[in-house]
Amino acid sequence: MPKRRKPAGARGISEKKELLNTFLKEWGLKSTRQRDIIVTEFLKTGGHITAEDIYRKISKKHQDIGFTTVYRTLKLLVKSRLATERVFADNLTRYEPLSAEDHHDHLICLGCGSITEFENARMERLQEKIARESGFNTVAHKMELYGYCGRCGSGSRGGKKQPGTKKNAPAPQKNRNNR
Amino acid sequence: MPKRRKPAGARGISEKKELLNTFLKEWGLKSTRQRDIIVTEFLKTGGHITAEDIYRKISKKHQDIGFTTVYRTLKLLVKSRLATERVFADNLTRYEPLSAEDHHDHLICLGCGSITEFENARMERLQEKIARESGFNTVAHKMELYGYCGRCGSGSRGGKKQPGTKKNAPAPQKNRNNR
DNA sequence: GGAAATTTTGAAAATGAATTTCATTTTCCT
DNA sequence: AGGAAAATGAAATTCATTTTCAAAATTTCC
Ligand SMILES: [Mn+2]
Ligand SMILES: [Mn+2]
Ligand SMILES: [Zn+2]
Ligand SMILES: [Zn+2]
Repeated sequence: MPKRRKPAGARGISEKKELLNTFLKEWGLKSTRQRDIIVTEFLKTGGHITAEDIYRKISKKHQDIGFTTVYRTLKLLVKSRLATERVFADNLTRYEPLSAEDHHDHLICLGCGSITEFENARMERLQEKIARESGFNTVAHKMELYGYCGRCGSGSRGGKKQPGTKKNAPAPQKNRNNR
Repeated sequence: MPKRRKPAGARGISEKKELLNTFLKEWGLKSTRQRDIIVTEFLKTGGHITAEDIYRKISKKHQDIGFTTVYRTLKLLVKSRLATERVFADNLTRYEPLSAEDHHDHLICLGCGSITEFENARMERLQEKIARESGFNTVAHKMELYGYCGRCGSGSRGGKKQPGTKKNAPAPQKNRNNR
């Protein structure tokens, strides 16, 4: 049986923490208890998670760690290339662990909010081609597909609103406050 | 010479204003001087423009029209399907006129900020295929290519920062406040 | 035309995520 | 240990967006 090479993104948590420490030293930054706790939790949790999410998780065991530090540590991870920021349609900044060579795009379920990742070389090539034909040199792209996952079905709930008559006005369309 | 059919998105401003009036009547809403001015300016300007932009343009001639009304009128245009909201990487909400059948994606220049549109049937099909293979039913997607346009070149300015020594620390990396 | 009903308007306030400030604490180096 | 630099956390700030509310405008109905 041939040895299967680990996918690029699968390096262990301790290796990533090592990389972070290297980064810190290189920039004259300091290792702290808080950073260690936050980074560990972040890498362990994985996924696409907000600073707030991580903060809440950590708060349970460590009431002394503030949101600001979580926020700053996530930014630090981005600078050190161990995480990326993602902003999907809900306009919240999410973070996900990242390995150097890793690239993928996302499918987002409008029903349950689940996020599925995909990679498609053909699409990447097509993007490059399109850009080239418009005289652009791309350095990044954003590709997100929104819809309903298998479990959530076709999303037929919440059909189009109908206009009302004068005496029977349409329900006031209140915006759910979801920033 | 064969008569060239107008592209779908090219219907005239007055036709669009007609559609809006129909929409207003249908929902028991009212026509106002402000709405007319705002919609006219918006349709005339076109492009990918923020509420603030439109407001500033209009203010010059009509100091009595408030930002709130511009904001609400643009939302109204979205509801009536005469405009769409777009949020690119700078996290500002932009509006663009839209015709029913119209769909396109965007190339955004990181140098000059120019926005180029493109349409690519192959990409649309590929997106559907990818979603299907993950069991998703897509209802929308976001596809943006970021890079440098022909005029702005390869974007070689602002290379990666180098770490500094202890006594010669790296310049404090202040975030430009570009929300 | 004119009153009543309903919607619209604009200023100001509220919202909320993201970011900065600042006084204090911690880490790192010798 | 001692001193310099960085990190921390609470609070304040920022800033686009959205809501509130009292006054004004539009539409409907007589
Ligand atoms: Mn991901
Ligand atoms: Mn466009
Ligand atoms: Zn789902
Ligand atoms: Zn450019």
